[in-house]
Amino acid sequence: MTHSEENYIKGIYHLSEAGAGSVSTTTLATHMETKPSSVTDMIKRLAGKELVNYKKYQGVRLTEQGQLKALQIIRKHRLWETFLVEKLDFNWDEVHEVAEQLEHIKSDMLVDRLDALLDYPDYDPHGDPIPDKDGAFKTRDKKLLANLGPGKSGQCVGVVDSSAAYLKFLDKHGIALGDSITVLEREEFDQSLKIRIGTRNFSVSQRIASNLYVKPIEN
Amino acid sequence: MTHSEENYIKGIYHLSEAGAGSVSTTTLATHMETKPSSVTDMIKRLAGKELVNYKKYQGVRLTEQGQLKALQIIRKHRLWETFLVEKLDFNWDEVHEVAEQLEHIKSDMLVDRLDALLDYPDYDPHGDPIPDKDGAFKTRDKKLLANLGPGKSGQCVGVVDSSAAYLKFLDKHGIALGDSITVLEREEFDQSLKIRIGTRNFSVSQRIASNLYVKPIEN
DNA sequence: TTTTATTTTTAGACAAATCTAAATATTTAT
DNA sequence: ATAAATATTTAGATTTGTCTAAAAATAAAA
Repeated sequence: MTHSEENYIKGIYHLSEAGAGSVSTTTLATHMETKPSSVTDMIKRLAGKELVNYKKYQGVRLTEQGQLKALQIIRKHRLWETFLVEKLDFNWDEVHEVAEQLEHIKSDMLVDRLDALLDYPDYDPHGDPIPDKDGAFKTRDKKLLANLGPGKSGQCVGVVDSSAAYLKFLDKHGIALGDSITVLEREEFDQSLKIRIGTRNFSVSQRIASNLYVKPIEN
Repeated sequence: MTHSEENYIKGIYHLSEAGAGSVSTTTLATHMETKPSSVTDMIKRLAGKELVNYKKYQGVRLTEQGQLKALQIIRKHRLWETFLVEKLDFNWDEVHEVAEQLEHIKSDMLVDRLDALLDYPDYDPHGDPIPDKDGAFKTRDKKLLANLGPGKSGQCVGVVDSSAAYLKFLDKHGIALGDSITVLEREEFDQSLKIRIGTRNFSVSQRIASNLYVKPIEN
């Protein structure tokens, strides 16, 4: 598999994860920052390799085989991100582009040893699950901070948007994975939330709250 | 720079290091496992980027700029090899192919942090020097074991041939970098050497002895 | 249910990196 | 110094991944 093929497989995986079902040519083209005609070409190549099912005008869907490939690439991406943060002191907003390159390195031994070095992590620095060799990964019950009722608490476990801009914004507000957040009040006017983290009380916009995952805490 | 361009630059560097002066198309083609015509094409591209000096039928030579690029790639290659051995428990005969891939990853931050994680090593697992950011590296006075006179001792510091076959052969004979070797006797008939490592006395072929570097020890 | 708009595919072209085969230059040997 | 051998370059083709522009199919709207 070429880098490009791997990137398409990963793209198809992420898009079918979000909107279930098959992925349209245009959607994939937008995601890959390329033209629909290029996508059609590539889809045909991937279909030839049995990595996707493709019928003209019907969009693409990963085959079992394609899905496993996708998960293996995602596994590498997330292990490398974890490595960069844990071992090389990268900030969580600095890892994405480098991991995009590292995920294409071909060596099973490398991946296995890296996994061991990191002590077999279940989640990456953004809270996303790291699939194992067979593509299996842990899911956890999480909800958007935006959907946490007043008085309820949750532990910050992940982000929807993992852009550097958003992550830096969280840093600036002193919000990190692992933090316990209590919703004090919901402002109906702009959907902003008054929250408490540790001893600090402050307000976060709806935009922030709907991009942060929390694991609800019973209380 | 594409991966291919980087590989050519590195190839030219290694070949001009060995046989000084300019590198011929055929020599480079053999080294790159490709055809002379492909080399000519690539050389023109590199000349266009001011990385090599090229005059038809006269071979190539790296420019100042090209040389620095080569050393930066070699730096990455050797840092990654060191990482694989030191942190991921690879054997020194298992690192080459993976490092060939990793050397193309583009991120100055990654290289700097990796260097720090490894505590700024001067030499890689094969005893080759690791250039710094500016391409500078340590040289040491070393000679071939084959050229060490009877009664003289040396510390094993590097290999000429770093193929897996040779390295495994050294492993099998219990010869490792850092070992102190004393030449007991030179067999004129086949140029083999009787040597002592620790308390073990044994004989090594001329082939082995002329691929092992030692740092002479005064005695 | 036609017409219109949108999506998707095809056809043809291009750049990168390679190849083979042919042409040209250089080197070696006679 | 000329012929023979070797090395190098050019010309033209191929593959991968992309593009634009045009054609075809599907979906939406009147």
